[in-house]
Amino acid sequence: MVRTPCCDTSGLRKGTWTPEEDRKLIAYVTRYGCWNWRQLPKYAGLQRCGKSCRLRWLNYLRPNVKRGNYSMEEEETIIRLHEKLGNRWSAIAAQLPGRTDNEVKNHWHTNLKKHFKDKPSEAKYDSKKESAEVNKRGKSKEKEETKLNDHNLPLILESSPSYSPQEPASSDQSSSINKYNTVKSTKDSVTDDDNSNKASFQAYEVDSGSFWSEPFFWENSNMITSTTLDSSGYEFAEFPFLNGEMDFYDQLDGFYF
DNA sequence: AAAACGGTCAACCGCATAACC
DNA sequence: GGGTTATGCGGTTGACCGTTT
Repeated sequence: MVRTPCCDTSGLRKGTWTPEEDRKLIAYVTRYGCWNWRQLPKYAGLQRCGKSCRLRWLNYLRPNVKRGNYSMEEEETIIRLHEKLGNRWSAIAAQLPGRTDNEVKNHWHTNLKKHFKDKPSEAKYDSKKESAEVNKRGKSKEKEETKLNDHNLPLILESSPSYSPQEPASSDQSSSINKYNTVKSTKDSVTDDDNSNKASFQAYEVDSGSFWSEPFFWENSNMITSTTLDSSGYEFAEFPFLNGEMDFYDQLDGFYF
């Protein structure tokens, strides 16, 4: 089987995401949903491969992604599930609302694994010690979180009253979304989190015909006030909630980041 | 003060598999 | 049924940052 490369290596950016890229991705996904990750960067004006966009969204930008210190309950859950499931991080993360598989995996490797390494035979987890270390770690992390929370991005949450996505649209389009919404995990971990995500994206299934031809310029948009050209020549929408006079991240208030 | 070291975590890569044609 | 495409997952990497020497 010939597999097409996930990235067209010519001209696509790699590495750390810039605030501007985040802004474009958030703006596009909150507006149109993630109907097709491979096509999305083109329409969102991003020089990234779809895979990279998906990862960035799921692990970092998505609403309700919980960041920062793990509670003891969460850590105990990870440990318990890891004993039971092994390295099935997505299944473990599914039991921890707001946590992503990547984050759980990182947390395991950096914080929890050592308890097993250090004390392979005794009670595998010293929660008091871990708690102390978490607190210690929290000091430095707190600073970073404060910074992140200060970003104040007014992400539009599905649950927020002002969130009224008008979705993409052609029949092709909505079929993609339907596919996303109805696809079943083969790895036995269809979770509340999965379902809530699916449910939230179902809200995008509003019929209309012009999405493919006008991917980012929704005529009846009540959110997009104007469009502008970025340096790469892509046109992208400007959102009222992304006030150009403020730092992008300064507008991120009240959202997990 | 600065170089070396170690920990953390965002992001990439390759593979597996579901979905589609 | 077989080829192709899209998505999801887990392993790994490397940049960044704090700590130690």
